[in-house]
Amino acid sequence: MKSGVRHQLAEKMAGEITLSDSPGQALKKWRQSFNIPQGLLAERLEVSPSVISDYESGRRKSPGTAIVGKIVDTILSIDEDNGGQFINKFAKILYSEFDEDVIYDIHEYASPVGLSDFAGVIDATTICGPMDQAIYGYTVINSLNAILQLSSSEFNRIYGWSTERALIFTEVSTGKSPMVAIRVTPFKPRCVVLQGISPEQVHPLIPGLAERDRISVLCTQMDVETIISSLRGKSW
Amino acid sequence: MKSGVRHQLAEKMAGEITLSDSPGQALKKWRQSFNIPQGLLAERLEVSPSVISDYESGRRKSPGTAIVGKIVDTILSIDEDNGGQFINKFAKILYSEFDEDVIYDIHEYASPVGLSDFAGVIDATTICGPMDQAIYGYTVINSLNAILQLSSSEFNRIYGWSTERALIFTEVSTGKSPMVAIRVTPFKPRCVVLQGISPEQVHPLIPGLAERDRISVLCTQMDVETIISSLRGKSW
DNA sequence: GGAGATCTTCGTGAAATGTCGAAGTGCCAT
DNA sequence: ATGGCACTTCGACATTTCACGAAGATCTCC
Repeated sequence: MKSGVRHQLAEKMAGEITLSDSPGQALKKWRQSFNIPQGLLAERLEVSPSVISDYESGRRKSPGTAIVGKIVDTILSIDEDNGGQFINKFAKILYSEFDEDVIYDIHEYASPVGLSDFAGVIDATTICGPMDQAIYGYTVINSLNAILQLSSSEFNRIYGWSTERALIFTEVSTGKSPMVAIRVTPFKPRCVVLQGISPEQVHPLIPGLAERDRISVLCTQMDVETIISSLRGKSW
Repeated sequence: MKSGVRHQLAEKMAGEITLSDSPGQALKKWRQSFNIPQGLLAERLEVSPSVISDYESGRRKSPGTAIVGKIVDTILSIDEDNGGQFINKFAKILYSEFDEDVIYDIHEYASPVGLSDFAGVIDATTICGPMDQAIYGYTVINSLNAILQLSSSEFNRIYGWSTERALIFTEVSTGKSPMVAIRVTPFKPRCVVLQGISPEQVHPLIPGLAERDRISVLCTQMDVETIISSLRGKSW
């Protein structure tokens, strides 16, 4: 899940810079910890090197979100072009290895995404529940490993930052176990996507289970890699 | 470690807002997910309600880090005054319970902090190594639980975002085990603080172990809660 | 259907950002 | 000590932010 790491790292950097008493110093810290000279950063941003220096020295006390975002993105891009050595170093911190087996991808939207748009992107068919809802994120979960490896408290991690999300369970056989797991768990997602089966294969108990927790259920046969890259690539 | 959660949550919020294509929408999402009306937020920020609306509606395309920080902080403060229900909800996501037993506190500085200043705050004595260094963060670790509970790969999590940090091991007897653990591990901190013992009690092998990895070693008898609150309270 | 609370839109002026380029500092290597 | 590289400082000016308050739009709950 490389792209996931990049995004989380970007968020961490941006957050730290934004909250810092001196955003300039924080900016500098990150540039330096990626071993990037001001000049190169300036070149990639297509601005003059003095601009970078002005920010880092604190002449602009409160830089706008736009440049902070651009600078963070550029720092990461430069590292990616060099093979991503620093991103990979930071990646170890972000994802504990346990996550990689269980959570294939996890993402939060900054603004609501319509459920029917979402369904369209992953080519999903509605099994039950309303489609005029909005979600704030999604999680792609390896169904088997989630049930084998997660303790009940760890199970909550699949919800990321909002329960207003879609949980995509991969390679399900009938979809019954994921729905049961959700039934017995305190948090409820807005939507569950069963990946790898056709509408006819969906277990007949599912609409009943889903209705109790007001969850919309979809299914898709798009393969997991395609789902992840389609969702990642989309800007809503 | 309540304060730790607040900080991490603030960082997450600020990062998401800063990186968003429309910071206004992201701001709105967070305000709403804390169930705070614009009017109340405006009042606490001592600005007129239209200011909030202007931000959220996107009239300001790239708000500065200063206001973003202020808004995030105010949202969190309002929730704290209401008993912190939403902060606690998000806290579940930030800290897996496993962390709480092992990592008492973990913090990153946006700009370098001198090691001797740091030592002063926690009333630490130098055992060996140079003090004219700088660190970018610290981690307070329960020594016993760390060694009992952490697998070798999980051990890396104590480094947070930078290895240029101080690792504070609590309630050590001689300090040997923590130093051995660091010796056999790929990442090296700048500094190790042994909490709970006097300089005379420090195991004689320690200077030798520390020198190999160029680590400065300190010790302090300040109690853990005091250390955490002193470090948290300090703005450098 | 109207009172009230919540939110949006907009004109405005002071202040700050965003960018440039020229000139200056400091530190290695040759 | 003469470059060269990395970085800093600064004046200038166009563009935005920031904050206000008045007026309009929505929604909800009698």
